[in-house]
Amino acid sequence: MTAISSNQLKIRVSLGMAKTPRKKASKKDIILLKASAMFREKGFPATSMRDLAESVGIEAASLYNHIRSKSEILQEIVFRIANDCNIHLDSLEETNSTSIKKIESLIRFHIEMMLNRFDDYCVMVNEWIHLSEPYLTNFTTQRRNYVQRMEAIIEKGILHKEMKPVLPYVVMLTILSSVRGLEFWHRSEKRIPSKTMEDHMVNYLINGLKKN
Amino acid sequence: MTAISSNQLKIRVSLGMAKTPRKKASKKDIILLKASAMFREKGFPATSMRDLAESVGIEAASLYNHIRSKSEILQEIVFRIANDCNIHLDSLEETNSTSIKKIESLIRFHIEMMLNRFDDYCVMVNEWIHLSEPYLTNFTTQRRNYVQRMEAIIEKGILHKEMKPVLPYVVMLTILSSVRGLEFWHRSEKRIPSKTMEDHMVNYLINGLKKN
DNA sequence: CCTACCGATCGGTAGG
DNA sequence: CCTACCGATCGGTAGG
Repeated sequence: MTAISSNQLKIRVSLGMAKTPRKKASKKDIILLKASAMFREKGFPATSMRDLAESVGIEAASLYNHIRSKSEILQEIVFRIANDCNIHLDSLEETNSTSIKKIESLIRFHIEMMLNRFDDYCVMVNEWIHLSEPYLTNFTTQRRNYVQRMEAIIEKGILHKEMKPVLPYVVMLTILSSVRGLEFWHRSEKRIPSKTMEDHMVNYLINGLKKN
Repeated sequence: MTAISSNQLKIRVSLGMAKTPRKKASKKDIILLKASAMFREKGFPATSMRDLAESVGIEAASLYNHIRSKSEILQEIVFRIANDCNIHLDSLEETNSTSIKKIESLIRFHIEMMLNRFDDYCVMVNEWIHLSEPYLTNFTTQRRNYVQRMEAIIEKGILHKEMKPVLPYVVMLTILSSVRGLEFWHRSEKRIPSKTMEDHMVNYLINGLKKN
């Protein structure tokens, strides 16, 4: 591959959605990218700064010219993607559409976040426990807010008789857990195409809600 | 909800307890119990033997009179509960019942394992990655076998027109992931009773499968 | 089950 | 971005 295309790829992968597409990946971006992959694979506590440095191609001490601490890396990974989820939910809430279509759209969004930004998404859902204060409290507060907004959409769908009366909390939990479970599929040999996975999972989760 | 689930329940209860109920908890049992709780809460790599020793009430060095290594503790926790799941599936496969009832029964079994043996179940699903060889390979092989047997039951239900044609792999993944997601509920303030959680989750997951 | 201690490795800093 | 190095902590052992 050419130098140009690999640059573009780095940006797209590291930022997920390139806010500033012209700027190429900085060393810090590379560190975050490698860290995300290693944190997902081995977990945050089991990843040493020396492991990370080796995968970046520099000495461990040199990492500290780009980041302040190991914790800071985790914070940046987690809050960057959490923020993108929040922003998406903001815009979803503003759309005019039935509750069931909103939920389907939300399921698809999460599946695609999981698949397109696999390492970051996995780190967010698996490693947030290792955040230090005040980031830990900040994250759990954000998450509580997020799931309550999801539940509100489901609640409305039940009130409007669009959906079966399953506890909104259970529906939210089942949806988010199922998306998280795609990690298992992503790790194993993927005999099933991602679009097929997405459609079948959406079908299954929406079938359980639909009235007929 | 159905009569068959209470049959399977009996199996689970006897497995959840010690094989020799008269023998009281040994020091090793206490160590495994405390380790399971700490591994779930902080993860295996972030739990030190000194942390564990303190929670048991002895010095770190004394742990080694009862266990051989930190890894061995993880192995015992993981394989003990994995084995109970395998045994349950053996007996479930032998029952005469529709596929959909088998799946409902399996969902209930997993939910109850998760809730009744919370720490062990969470350690199995979250910390198995930290097993060392050959235990790691052993575990992934067992798990591959287990999920294939689950998929076979679902496959049969689809062939017999009991269930909608959702990919068995996706159904299996969604079910197991949803059960795992109950960790989130268990950790937070449980405003919803566990029986209600179970029934609603079973309803949601079975509704998505049922033909009508 | 304890005290005392081992070598290895951790996250991180100093100084260039 | 490197070499050199810090104090702290890790899993585990020796010996009683």
